[in-house]
Amino acid sequence: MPELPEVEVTRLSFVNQISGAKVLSARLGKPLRWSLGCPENDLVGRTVLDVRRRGKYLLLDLDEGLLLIHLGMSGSLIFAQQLSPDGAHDHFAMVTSRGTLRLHDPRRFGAVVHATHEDDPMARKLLGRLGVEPLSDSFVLPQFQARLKTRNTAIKQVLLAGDVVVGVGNIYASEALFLAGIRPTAKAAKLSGPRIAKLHAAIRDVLARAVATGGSTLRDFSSANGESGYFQLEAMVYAREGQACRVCGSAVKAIKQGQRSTFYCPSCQKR
DNA sequence: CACGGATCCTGATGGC
DNA sequence: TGCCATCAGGATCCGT
Repeated sequence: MPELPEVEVTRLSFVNQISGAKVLSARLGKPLRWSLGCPENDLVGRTVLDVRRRGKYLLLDLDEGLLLIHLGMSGSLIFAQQLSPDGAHDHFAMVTSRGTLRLHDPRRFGAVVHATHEDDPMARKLLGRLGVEPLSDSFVLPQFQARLKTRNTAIKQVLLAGDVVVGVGNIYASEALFLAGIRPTAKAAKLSGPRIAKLHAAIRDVLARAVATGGSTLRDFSSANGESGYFQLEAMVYAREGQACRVCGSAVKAIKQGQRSTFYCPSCQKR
């Protein structure tokens, strides 16, 4: 569900409020993909120093240790002074001196994990293989090109895998490939330099615009303020099967790659 | 190391 | 209305 822009918008929506807050209590509901790894009580008394993002993970820096939060497919975070009682799908809640942070996640593919530091085994397992941050200065063309050269699989799948570049999920993968004019099934290793350059720019462009417009195209996305998602960025191809391409008018096609839906324009993305 | 597929879970939607 | 199948924004694990 949340891709990089949604996670980043969530982070921005509560980082300033929660920074400096002291944890008063914490509770876990049903098990998530990974659940804490320490008693809830160990969080009590900690101070939240900052909230960072790595890929689709949020990192809550505490005065001792940190919390890694992933929203999975269906997760969202709310941070507020006054919250209604926890509902059926609220599986983590942390009351602080500045408000309560709550994870709502029906499918429970999300995770809330405590790590003593960023190098501890669990943190390394979750963060260790992540690729480069697409909106950072370290996302540079030569390395991107070199990494793609080693992959004999479809470029869409490589983007989703997240070990080359992080944060591109199923929606933005289709969108970025459309912007770059690249067929999602093209073998990553066979893409020419100029086409990789276009893709590099397209990834940055689509993600940055989504962050700037407050987080996307997502139907039910809402930031941790509870502000609901707006449709400020129109999808060019995602979920538009059979509809006219916004550029050339051809019918948008849908295919499956690794059991995920992919959308593309057969005319604008010939190879 | 790289690849493809199965897998975790719940809710919404569409066909019959 | 009920029942069943399919699909959904993720990413890890396992066998090859």
